[in-house]
Amino acid sequence: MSHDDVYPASLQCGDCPIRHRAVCARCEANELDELESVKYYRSFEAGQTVIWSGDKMDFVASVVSGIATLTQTLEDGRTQMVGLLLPSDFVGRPGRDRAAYNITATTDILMCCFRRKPFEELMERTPHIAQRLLQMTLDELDAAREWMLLLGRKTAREKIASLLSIVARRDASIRHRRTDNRLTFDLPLTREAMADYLGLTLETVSRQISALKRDGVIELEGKRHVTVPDMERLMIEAGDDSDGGLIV
Amino acid sequence: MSHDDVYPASLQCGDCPIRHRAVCARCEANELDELESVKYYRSFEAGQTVIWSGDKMDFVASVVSGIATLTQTLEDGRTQMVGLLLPSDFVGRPGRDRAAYNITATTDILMCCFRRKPFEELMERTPHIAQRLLQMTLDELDAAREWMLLLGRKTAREKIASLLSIVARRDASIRHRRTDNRLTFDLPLTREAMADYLGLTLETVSRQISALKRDGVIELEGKRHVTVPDMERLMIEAGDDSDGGLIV
DNA sequence: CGACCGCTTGAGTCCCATCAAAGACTGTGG
DNA sequence: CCACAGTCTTTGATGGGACTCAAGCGGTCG
Repeated sequence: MSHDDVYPASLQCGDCPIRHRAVCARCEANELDELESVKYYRSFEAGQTVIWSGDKMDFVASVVSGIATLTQTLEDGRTQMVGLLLPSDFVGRPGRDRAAYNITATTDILMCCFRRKPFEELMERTPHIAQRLLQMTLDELDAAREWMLLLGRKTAREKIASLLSIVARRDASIRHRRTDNRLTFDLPLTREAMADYLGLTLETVSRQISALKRDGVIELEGKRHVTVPDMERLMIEAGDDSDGGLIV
Repeated sequence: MSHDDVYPASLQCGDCPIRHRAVCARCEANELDELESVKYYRSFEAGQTVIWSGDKMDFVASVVSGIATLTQTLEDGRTQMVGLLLPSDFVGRPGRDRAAYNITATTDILMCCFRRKPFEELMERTPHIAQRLLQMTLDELDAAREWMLLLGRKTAREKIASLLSIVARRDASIRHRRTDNRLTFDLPLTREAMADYLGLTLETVSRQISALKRDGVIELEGKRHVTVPDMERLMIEAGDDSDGGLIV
């Protein structure tokens, strides 16, 4: 166990990189002050477990930087990822004192934590927080439902293509590199994590990636660096609605 | 097309069967009055489509009675159910003017509709509504994630057992018939709807139900009337965490 | 009665999981 | 420097679980 205690000396909410996307997005100056008084930072290294399902959890948090995963498991070890936590995503549930899922850091991550009780009280008094949280939860619900369609009805090849196109689009929307329809990005996940996300085995993931490469749908440089020569082609492989889903 | 216009003469919120569970659960008398002024009822017959994905939707609603389904489809017709709407469940999304899913009435249903714009304005002013909606949305998100585990990792037999145990428990919690661990209920879904829910084909659903019957896990009377002689046994077949999920 | 719908059951096929082995890369220690 | 272990990944061989295609049953409705 090395240091999961590299807390930033102090980060002002005003300077926070997720200030305008996280649960605090709508807060005004005085509301931020209140949040600031109950917040603290925690960081975790890639591979570390943030919390185990069922564990006591007396904080809620925002992911400031890095990537984490939300997973559920069956007794015999079968694992399904049920969410991917990206910067600005919210962790935990007000009113619930135990974690419902395993949270694992995929990369090094920094989280902005709020003690749960004070946060809940603050939420009662501050509609801006509840409103934003509602929005974010509705978005997550939509994402979960899109994923249900993928898990229930798509083939392995379509699943891989879907994941790649989602990562590609997210990446393109962050760095505004809209060079034609050619896109390049890094996969933030191992083959195993992809398998857990897609409801496949890692062997099948590997095979289907190889197949997409062989068929010219994607190009690979190393294991993780992907370029998509023709985004439209990839979308077709994903089997989604034609146009390409405007929803983030 | 027969009459989908059997509106109840008038139903006072105070007498509403879902008064204390729906989105209005936390509202006080004066808030109810406001809701009452923008509400109207619509009913649909079993089998009717309430709305198509992508259609304009200028209302949100609560299911008062009956059952409806939320489904998503791929271009080639593959269908996945992404939600089951039971009495008190909320339909639509504030701030979104088009339906994201197909909604179909499984039984005759009655919906309490609110014009969207006034509802949104009311929500801004009425934290009680937003708070309740947040709770309900978080519950739905949990349900969706549990379903992701089922879709991604469970076998056909486990999927069927899971569905049966969910319906059984819900039914038992409504009518307080806790006779030992023997339970009896009706399936509200056709084999095809079950298949769409579980990410299976209707043939596989039928075969697995037959198998569970043959193995004595369930007993069948007709096609829809199920009795579970030993609830614990069913839970084991479902592959879930041992104890049996206290979460409603 | 015949048509239709929901459901069951059978036969054959295929996609993906499983089991197994080996390649690519990294870091560690002799 | 290289040997070695460990992790991540690829690829092959095999089998099985669920899908597909197809036929038939029982009930309801026109």
